[in-house]
Amino acid sequence: MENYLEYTKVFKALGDPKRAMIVDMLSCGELCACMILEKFEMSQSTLSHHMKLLCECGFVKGRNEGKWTYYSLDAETINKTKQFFCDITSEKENCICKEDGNCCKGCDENE
Amino acid sequence: MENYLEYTKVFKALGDPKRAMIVDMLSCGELCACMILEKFEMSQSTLSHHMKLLCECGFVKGRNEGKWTYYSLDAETINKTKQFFCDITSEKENCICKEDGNCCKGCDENE
DNA sequence: ATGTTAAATCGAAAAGTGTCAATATGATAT
DNA sequence: ATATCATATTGACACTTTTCGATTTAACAT
Repeated sequence: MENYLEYTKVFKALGDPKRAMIVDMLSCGELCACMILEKFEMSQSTLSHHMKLLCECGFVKGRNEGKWTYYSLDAETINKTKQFFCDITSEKENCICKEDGNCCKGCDENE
Repeated sequence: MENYLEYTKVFKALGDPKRAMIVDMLSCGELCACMILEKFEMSQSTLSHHMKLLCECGFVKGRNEGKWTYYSLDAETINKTKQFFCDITSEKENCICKEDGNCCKGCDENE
């Protein structure tokens, strides 16, 4: 599990309310940048910056058509991220809490 | 769905590799702060700061016992976060992409 | 009482982020 | 060719975050 950096990039991207809203907007189909822009009070350059972050982590894909750019969610990255979230939050074998001397109180008591 | 701020706090907390690792460590049981500290090259005050962020968003719970603090994951927040993630990434009714004039190309063509 | 230990808080430095206006790029229309 | 339009990039600014060393707090232990 050395994907920490890969997926924390995704979480960081989702860690901004406006970007989370954009993801929500894209959840039922692709949208043109100008359509997204309409729904926010935000400059065009700021939106472009947010879309760049969402794309760089793989969560969103951009597609050019003429002078427009259409954005949509990337299903594979979504599923992998969900899996990563489950991985780091669910119990597993060989975890640290099962090692000897993992508990400060216990350590003291064994002395 | 006005929980954007609430859950983006969680995502922001998970958006740091070290914090994601801490969550992973806690996934199979509670651990004392000093035990977590042992596993990282990080000052004690830095760890304390990371734990504060993880607790403030509700993802982690702290419990004092004598001079120690034990941390563990909060199952309810985990489940709610998972649900929020699914909500914003899955198709829903009445979404923007189904409105009229949602597509720049179409808008132009209709003129 | 005094010292020790675990953890939190404070203050500061460095790095990163969100935002905008201005400019650049690239496609299309005239 | 030239103008227009959608988007990306740049540069600047304020704000936030990460990190550390130093200090404080609270709980034991002697």
